[in-house]
Amino acid sequence: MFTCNFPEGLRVLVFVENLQTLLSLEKHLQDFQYKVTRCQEGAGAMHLLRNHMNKFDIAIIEAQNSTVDIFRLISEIASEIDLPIIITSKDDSVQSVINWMKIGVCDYLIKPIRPEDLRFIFKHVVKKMQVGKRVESEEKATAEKSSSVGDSTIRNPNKRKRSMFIDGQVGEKDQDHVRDSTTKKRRVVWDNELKKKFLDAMEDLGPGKAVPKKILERMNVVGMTRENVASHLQKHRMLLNKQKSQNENDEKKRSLLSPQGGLHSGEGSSKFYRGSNIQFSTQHISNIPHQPLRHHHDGVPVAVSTRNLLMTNQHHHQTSDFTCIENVEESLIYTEEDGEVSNLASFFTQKSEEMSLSHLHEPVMATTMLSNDNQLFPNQQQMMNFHEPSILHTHSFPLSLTPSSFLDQKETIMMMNVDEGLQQWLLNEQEQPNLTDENRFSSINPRA
DNA sequence: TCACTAATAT
DNA sequence: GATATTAGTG
Repeated sequence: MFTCNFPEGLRVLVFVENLQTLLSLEKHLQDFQYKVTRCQEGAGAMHLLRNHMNKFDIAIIEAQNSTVDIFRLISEIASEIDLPIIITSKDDSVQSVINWMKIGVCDYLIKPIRPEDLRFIFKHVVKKMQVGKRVESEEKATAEKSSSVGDSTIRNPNKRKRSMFIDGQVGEKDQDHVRDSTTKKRRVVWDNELKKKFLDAMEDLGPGKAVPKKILERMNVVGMTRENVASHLQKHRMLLNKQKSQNENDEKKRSLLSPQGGLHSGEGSSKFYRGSNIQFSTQHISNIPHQPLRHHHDGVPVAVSTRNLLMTNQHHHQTSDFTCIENVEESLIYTEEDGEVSNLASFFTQKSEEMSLSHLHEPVMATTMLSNDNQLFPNQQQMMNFHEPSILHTHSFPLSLTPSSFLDQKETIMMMNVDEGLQQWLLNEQEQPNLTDENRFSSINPRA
């Protein structure tokens, strides 16, 4: 468990607001060969505790600070984190000590802190390990009475004496109950680093061989147990199953549209490639609520999404009422605002390739709309629905472009999340409705 | 008894 | 919801 020259290299997280104090503490800790991570801000410290707990062996945290309520936060996460925490405070009242110990901190140092106070902080780490072991073997670890509280290095500032144990008042029971840190296994936080190691190990081993024990060996992470890996593996499998069933679902729906499988699903969902359209049937865009939309003149509801979507229509057919030019790409970006399709924006470009989509988030979905003469649709109704996303009847839509029908068109619609930047641009754009289409395009083209 | 997994608890 | 723990199985 411990490195050969323990406690050298003890990883200590230190949160102190005052920089000078912080640096001083760091120096003293480093004198003992401890590895210090400084933190000058409460929220940051809490983040590290929550999410990167396994990067530290122990934490020294200032009780009073100007930004966050450390006491409350530690109370909240006490059951989740399993790291010895030492509180530093200038409050030398017994009650304060009791309160902190009750929520499970392992020690309480009264400021000002002397280097000597820091020297043996590793004992909390040792103790935890040993208690953990003991509990594993014999169930009743409660026998240890004095140790749970008694080893707290409380210093009475008046007497300048060390190790005034608080006894009796802080019941051992409380100590052991409130924070079970010494009896529970340290909770592993699967950060990206661990996840990567896990996945790498999985890959190395290959399917069938990737069992907890092997994965654990491959990962080679100190402190990680087979149980930890098994637990994570379970989660990992669940995730895979979820994805799998999702894919199957997609496949089903896709086949509705294109039983021949003429079009395919491209490169999964991680990247957006222009032209590699993922096909979905109408149902796929059914998560676009119909309300509060008015209806298309042919009775087809006009759709809008709760998401911010970008729709790109390609290959407009000339029979469209749309004032579109051959090969012109029409891009429609619309967002929902208080249930109104009020901020629909539209713009045009002569060359679709010029429009960089790289700043957009990865696509949410994409669909291909087929022309009426396509025989894939068993009935006309379905075909009608398929044109659901026609953007009509929205007052922000340029009058010259409405009404129109997409019903005879062959078009491709791609929808993706719109990032904040683009959305902001859109909002601004709408405040300048008199721009010509050309101007609009030049201003939205990120490369222009 | 060990390793694994699914189910259940925290 | 993520991780730990338990219980059942081979």
